[in-house]
Amino acid sequence: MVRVGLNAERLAQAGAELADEVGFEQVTVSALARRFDVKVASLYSHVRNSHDLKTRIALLALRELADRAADVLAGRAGKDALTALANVYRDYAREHPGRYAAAQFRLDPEAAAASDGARHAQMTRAVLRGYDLTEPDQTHAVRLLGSVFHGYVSLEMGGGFSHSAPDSDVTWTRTLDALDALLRNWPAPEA
Amino acid sequence: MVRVGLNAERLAQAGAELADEVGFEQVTVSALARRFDVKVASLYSHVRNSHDLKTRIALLALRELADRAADVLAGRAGKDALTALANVYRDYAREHPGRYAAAQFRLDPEAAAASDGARHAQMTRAVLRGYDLTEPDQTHAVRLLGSVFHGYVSLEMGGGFSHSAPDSDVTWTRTLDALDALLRNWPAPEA
DNA sequence: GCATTTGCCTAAAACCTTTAGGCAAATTAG
DNA sequence: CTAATTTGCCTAAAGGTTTTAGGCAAATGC
Repeated sequence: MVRVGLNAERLAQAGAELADEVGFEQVTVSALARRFDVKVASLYSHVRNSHDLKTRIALLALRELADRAADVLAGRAGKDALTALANVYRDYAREHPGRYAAAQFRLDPEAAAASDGARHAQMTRAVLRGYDLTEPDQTHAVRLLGSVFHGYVSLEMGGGFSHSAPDSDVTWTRTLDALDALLRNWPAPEA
Repeated sequence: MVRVGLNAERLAQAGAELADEVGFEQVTVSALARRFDVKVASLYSHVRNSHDLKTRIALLALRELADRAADVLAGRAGKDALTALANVYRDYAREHPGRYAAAQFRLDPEAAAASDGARHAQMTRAVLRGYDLTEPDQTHAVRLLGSVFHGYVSLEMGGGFSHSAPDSDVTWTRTLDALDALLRNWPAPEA
């Protein structure tokens, strides 16, 4: 009975790796126990249940994403910052599809509050400092950017844009052009 | 042994209702069997397996969504059509959260080919006829609209926009204003 | 060195998935 | 209108996941 040295953090880390390999949906307490060559029940000393495990993986992914975003935003502004932030999401999803799916996991209010969700909003807001938007338009724009980033990446990952021309990379570039143009020329509310 | 009269279509229909009640994730062959007061194994004469059941629910949701879209687009053009189409997705997600989640289910290539996915793209393209876009910009715009609709609705459903002002309804309106403005003034590629 | 805490274990119940094989109801054919 | 066939739901059973309870041994602390 050699101890493997499990703890919640290592489980979340390993769960994230497992998610990238087999998909977040397939991450299971059993599968994780197998990976550590340990009996299933042993994991329940470290995570409350399956939902708790998934929540921890989601929090890990959100933190990693926020860290990457903070990294690339340093020293950038305007369209440069917009593009960098957008690519953080897209690249992360490509490198870590399971983790990206985890980041979409519906968190209950307390987990959401303890998550890096607010950091993400804050960083999008930082990008918008490069554009001339007044509150509450800035909030609208934060939500729009979040929608486009998330929507585009998840449709692209789902294969929505494969098998049709033009290449998705081109659309991505043009989408960022379009968003930049839109933010520079944000319309007033219509009648 | 009275026969209930099961078949794949009725199972998908009941599965869709179940999804709206308990969430698409919780739709299970067992739960569906309970709902028909029938033994679990009986369902396996009608659907191949759990994945097949989910696929059928997804196809049902995609069809319903496409039908609604076709309905509202008749006789509309320009921003009126854009708004109508966008609201089809948002309203459907609110009325049928489980079905909407089902519509996001990752379909394997053959199921995708047999789905109403192409109809959706076609209808977005129809909306864009009200704007002056040349191919391939039209394709870029189709993808952008899909991203915004899907992204916004899924973030909103996930509670991303609750608990912060302004109200999500306002942002939605302003988002459609913004998209309309963007489509009327679609930018050329940047250097 | 001894006591306590901690970590992993065995055991077991509950539920979901899926396959195999059977009988009875519904349908079709003569 | 029977008889043959097909179809629909059943029982049985194996295998996997989740979760709780209780136990022993390793690590830690005094």
